[in-house]
Amino acid sequence: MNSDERIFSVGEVARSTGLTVRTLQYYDNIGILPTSGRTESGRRYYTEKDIIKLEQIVFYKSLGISLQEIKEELVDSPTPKVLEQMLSSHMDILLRKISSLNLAISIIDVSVTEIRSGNSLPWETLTNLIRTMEGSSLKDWANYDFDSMIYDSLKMKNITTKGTIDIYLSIRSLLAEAAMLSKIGHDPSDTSAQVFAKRWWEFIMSITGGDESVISAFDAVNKNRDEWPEVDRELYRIAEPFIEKALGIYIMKNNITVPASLK
Amino acid sequence: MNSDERIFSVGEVARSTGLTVRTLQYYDNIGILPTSGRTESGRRYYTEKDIIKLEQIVFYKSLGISLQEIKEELVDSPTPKVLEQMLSSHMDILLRKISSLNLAISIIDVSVTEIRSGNSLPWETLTNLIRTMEGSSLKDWANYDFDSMIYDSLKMKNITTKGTIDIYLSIRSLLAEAAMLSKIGHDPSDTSAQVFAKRWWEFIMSITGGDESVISAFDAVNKNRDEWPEVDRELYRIAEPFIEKALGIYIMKNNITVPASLK
DNA sequence: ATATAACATTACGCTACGTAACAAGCAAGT
DNA sequence: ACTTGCTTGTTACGTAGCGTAATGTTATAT
Repeated sequence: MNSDERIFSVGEVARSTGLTVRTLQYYDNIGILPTSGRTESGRRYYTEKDIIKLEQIVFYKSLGISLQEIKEELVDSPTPKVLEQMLSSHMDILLRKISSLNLAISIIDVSVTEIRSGNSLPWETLTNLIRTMEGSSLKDWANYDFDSMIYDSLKMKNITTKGTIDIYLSIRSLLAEAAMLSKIGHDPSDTSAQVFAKRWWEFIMSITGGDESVISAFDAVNKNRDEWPEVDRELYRIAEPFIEKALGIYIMKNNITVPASLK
Repeated sequence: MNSDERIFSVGEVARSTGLTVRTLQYYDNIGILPTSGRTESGRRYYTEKDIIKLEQIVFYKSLGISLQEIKEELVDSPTPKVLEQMLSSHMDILLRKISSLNLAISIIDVSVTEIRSGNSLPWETLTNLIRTMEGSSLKDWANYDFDSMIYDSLKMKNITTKGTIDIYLSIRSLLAEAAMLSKIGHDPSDTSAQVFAKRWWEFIMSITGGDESVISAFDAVNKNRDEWPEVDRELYRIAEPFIEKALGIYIMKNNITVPASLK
């Protein structure tokens, strides 16, 4: 029909998408977005179709999907099923990254506190703890029937995947912190431990809403850690005695009325 | 004294630290951990001191600090002040990464829901939204006096840095989700929007504890977004009308008793 | 003495481009 | 016609943190 279709230079495409010229050249080189052709003098030009394809590439890339995967699976209009599967499995990767980052932040948080208190950092202990936790299989957790186990009893259905995962990440982050404090040699009654206990308590309250039956249901799930990922069990094993003591002291000190279901 | 100090081969060091031989060779090459010497045949060997140094390197690296920075600032016993400063500033970087990841996860969450509903993805809209948000300056936020602004009124002092940031990240994540739903063309009354409204409401409740005076204080801060980072204001501007409508419907449908301070 | 296993060494490759260094096109001035 | 100067495009090399492959060395078994 219209052989006088508009064509665009690399520069134009770059400006309209916010990418650099070099990036487009690279995309051409690796074949993820070949140009529609070259001018006599050897310069690239693109068509509208190319730009649409590019928009999609940029979208996928902004989610952190590698160019290779985009090229192999996503670049020429995948089926909804494939697309969904790709996105879901990529989400697992992102979740695991977030988990690592959370862990690192917790460690820094604890470390900075230690330094400010004039203590030196127990590298070896910390390093070992990190190694213990790094292997965690978050994927298991994404598939784990968290909803039915806790939320059934919490009567708080209709939660999104992200909501579920957020809770798990929070628990894990707090467990890690407790494990660190314990391993580093903190006493459950000292300031750091009490600040932690406060956060733990508030987290439990925010999830359970303070409802007694809900707390006991949550507690039951907690006890049932056999079904949790291996690494987390290990983490829990290290952290639990410390949490119990610190929380006991916190509750006493602050005259908090504790539901009967929590011994 | 003891010139017969024990020495270790690369292999031994590798096994004891969990690193690979290649990694140690690399560390030698870039000068972050030079060997104590070589045998006649040119093989590396290490001393106890080297291993201690290595432990520290591994610790810093597990936090995501680059080898170069470790080499320049941290590898030969930094002062506590320098160490603290390095860790703190690195935390900012990690927080920004988490923020990006959270955003990506929210987008995938929304995208997968769209796909499952049989809709196609509006790349351009999503891409623009991502670009709008990517520039956000989380660092500003870490320094922002969130504590005094909200927590003073919430009478919930003693919160850690991580606790503060977590709240900000949650807000930002929820705002992003609302903005997306809105931009994609969802109606505040449809299922996706209502699931969102539920989460928003529960988040507000979990922070404020449902206390009326606290909610109004929180609300006041929210209104005062002039002082928030620019990108977040933009985000809020897009999301607010949608949230207001969706929340109104949610509250009506579920017969929730709303504190008077929330109109 | 020699075959083999175990261990160590350097060289090249990877991801997604940024940063030169150089070439080509286009308008205005001479 | 030719130069000057600016914009735009091109390829080549470098980056981080190692993994992998190809090759060389030491210890042990025969």
